[in-house]
Amino acid sequence: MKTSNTKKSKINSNEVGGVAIKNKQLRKSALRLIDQSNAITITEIAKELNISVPKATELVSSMVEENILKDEGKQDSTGGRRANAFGLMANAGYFLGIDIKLHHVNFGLMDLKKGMVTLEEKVPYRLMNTEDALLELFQMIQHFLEQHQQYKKNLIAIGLNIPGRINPRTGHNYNHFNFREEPLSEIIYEKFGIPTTIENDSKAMVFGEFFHADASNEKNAILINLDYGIGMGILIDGKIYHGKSGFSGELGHIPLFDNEIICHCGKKGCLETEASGIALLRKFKERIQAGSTSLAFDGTRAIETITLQNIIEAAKNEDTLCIEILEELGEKLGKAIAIVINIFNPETVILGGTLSETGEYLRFSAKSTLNRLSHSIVNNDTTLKVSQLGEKAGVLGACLNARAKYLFDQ
Amino acid sequence: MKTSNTKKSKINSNEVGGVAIKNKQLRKSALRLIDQSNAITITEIAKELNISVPKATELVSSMVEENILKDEGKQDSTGGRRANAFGLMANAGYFLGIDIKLHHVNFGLMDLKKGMVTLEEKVPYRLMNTEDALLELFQMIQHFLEQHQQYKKNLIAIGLNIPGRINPRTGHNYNHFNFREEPLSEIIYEKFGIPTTIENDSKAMVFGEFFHADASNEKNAILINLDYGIGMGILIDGKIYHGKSGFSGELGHIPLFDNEIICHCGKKGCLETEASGIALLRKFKERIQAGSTSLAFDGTRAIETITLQNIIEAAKNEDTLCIEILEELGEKLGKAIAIVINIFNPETVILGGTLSETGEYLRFSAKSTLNRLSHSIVNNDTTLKVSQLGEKAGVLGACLNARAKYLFDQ
DNA sequence: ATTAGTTTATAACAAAAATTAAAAACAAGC
DNA sequence: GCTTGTTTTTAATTTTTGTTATAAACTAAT
Repeated sequence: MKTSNTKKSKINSNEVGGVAIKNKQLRKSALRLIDQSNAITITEIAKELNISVPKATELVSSMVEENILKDEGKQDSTGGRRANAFGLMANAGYFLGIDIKLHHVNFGLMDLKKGMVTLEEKVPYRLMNTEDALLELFQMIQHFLEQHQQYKKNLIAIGLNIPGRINPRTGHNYNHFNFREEPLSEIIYEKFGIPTTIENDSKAMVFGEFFHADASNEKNAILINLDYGIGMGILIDGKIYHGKSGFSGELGHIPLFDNEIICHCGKKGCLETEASGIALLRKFKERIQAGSTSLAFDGTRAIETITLQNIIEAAKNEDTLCIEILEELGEKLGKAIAIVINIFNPETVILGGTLSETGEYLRFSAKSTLNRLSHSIVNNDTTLKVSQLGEKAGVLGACLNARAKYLFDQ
Repeated sequence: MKTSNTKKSKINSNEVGGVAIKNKQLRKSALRLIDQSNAITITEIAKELNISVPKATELVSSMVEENILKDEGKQDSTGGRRANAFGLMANAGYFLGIDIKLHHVNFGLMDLKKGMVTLEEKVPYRLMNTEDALLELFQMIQHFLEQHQQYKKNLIAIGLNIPGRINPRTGHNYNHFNFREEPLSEIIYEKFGIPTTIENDSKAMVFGEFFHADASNEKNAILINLDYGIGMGILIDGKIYHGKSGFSGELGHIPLFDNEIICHCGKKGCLETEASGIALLRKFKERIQAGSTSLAFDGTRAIETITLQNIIEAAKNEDTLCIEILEELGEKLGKAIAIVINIFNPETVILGGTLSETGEYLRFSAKSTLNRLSHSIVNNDTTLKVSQLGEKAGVLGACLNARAKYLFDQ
């Protein structure tokens, strides 16, 4: 009689009790600490988390038993007995990142230690707001999961990037797959049984760029996503900034020019009308029609079929016309970056997205505009970089997003 | 022997022990909760803070004994026994806010419940980067403190606003009073023995606007400080955003116009060259010289002596010229606001500072530009308001800043 | 090599907090 | 007005955590 009572209360306390909640939070805090420092001692955890050493010991021991943590052996001595350091167990869990672009999808599988297990890039797909497109996406995910069955039972979460406005808190997205009542994250969870978090593509990219392997400690940073459109991901205090309803970072549609070009948003003078991939294609056509020549256009096919990728390739092969129009684009972009820097005073601005593959052409011209338009003391405080990850930033961001939400978030 | 040992350990644990630290943190968290909800029950505190009811009871009781909290009596019943509600004790502590402008200083004294005890506005002062100006400031503070002796022993902290770049973490400021080694906050602390925190004036204003009496719950908001220059205070997640080095919010110097007017920052085309108080004065002169007439200029004195305040007063008296140039300013400002909204997607943008005293003239013209330049879905998501506090926002922000830092911050 | 000084890890104990139980305060229905 | 169902408050008990003491591991100096 007594034992059954005790048992019942124990089960209860394990499930909903106040201490259980606190222990879960402590565990997540500890994991975050361990993640930041690669390997950490029990004493350090105790100090950092304001808990006693025995408590920290218990915390670590239980996670070692569950194969979440790993004893990494003795640390260098600081004068006395050498401490045992503990680090994350890479194979304790995996995260699936799905990066949906307009014409393809990137898949990635990340382990607990941020190592990429697989990266499947540019799987053809056409993003449309239809039930069929959603079903096709399901099939692609299913296929990926089947190909990586050995990781499936340790798959902790899915992170999904999708262009357009999203609300990561509720899991709703508003520009695609919004025909069902349920939020997309819920639909995927029900379909595959794996907790899912969604994020806007540019916003995920900023996460990918700043929290990958080298673990740069930047807290306030900006990523400008240069593709057919222009997006911006804002990192503030190490977190993605969403704004009131997920509309933040609409850099492509700031009114910056006095032109008569109508943007696809319906307004005139948007940054996108002068500095986006679409604008680049338009300018390319104009220059070709005015008599210029380019590696990207040999005259054998219709000029309308030229893609952004064609121009990027040509620029990489030092095609004069493509470099010229890219530099023009960089100049216009520089003005927008000057504004962004004056407003945010970020540590870093990264030029990312497809167009950033052209490397330094963009950065140089943007930087020179920046120097002209912005006070040097503000300007020099921020470093302007070109993305090293390129297209990969999106998938990495998706993985890291899922990882952060289901590993550390309280 | 044993007793002395016990005593020693008790003293130690009260001073530096781990539990003591946790209790301090809990107390601050509780205070933050109580502040947010005006009055709160022990059960609510326990639930919110994830602590047990007896622990919450102990916490509250000790603060009631110390006269920090006050039993506000029974709450309405929720079906059972009525709970006792506890609220802050207004006279438990006071905060001095000092808002330094270029030509005057505003002083304010706030109690624990955010009530203003005194407000001394526009005390003449000339801000300069000299030892003499600093000594004069000391004298003014001394004088204010002497006039409010009855509050002095309960004075918890000083909040000080000063134009220019500051680093509130270290207490350093870079544009004024930077001739001594120590940070300004430290200098004031040593002089008056009261902990001091400093903040940039526009950044403090955003705090004043959004956390005053009505306790609006906005977390992402923008204040545009319209004076001779243009500043911007950014509130993100309820906290003032500073950027990497305190340069954030330099809205006045974003390159937005293709004019040839050289800004005092040395660059051309800054927003300040077209939409600031300085620009307003310039335009006024131009219009007068072109033959316009105005209430603000009766011709008996030199046009150079006209101040911003003169123009504001004339506009309030429905002077056509002043209203016209204000509306022109609003249009230019609208473009900047469109950019800010597209980037931040804030809940609210407030037009504040001296120029906002002209009321709706600015807002209407800014709003119409906004509608023209910005996508309605993004645009309508944000409300554009004119400050109700006006000049007072600065002092209130200074008080609230000190209050937040020394009452709630961990 | 031994010893003193440091630091980490574990064990024993004390303190603190959570849980459970019981009592008190209240509303509403009969 | 009494009873029943709720909710808060206080008290008693148990669990958890922190503190202190001790042991173990290591460095460096004698």
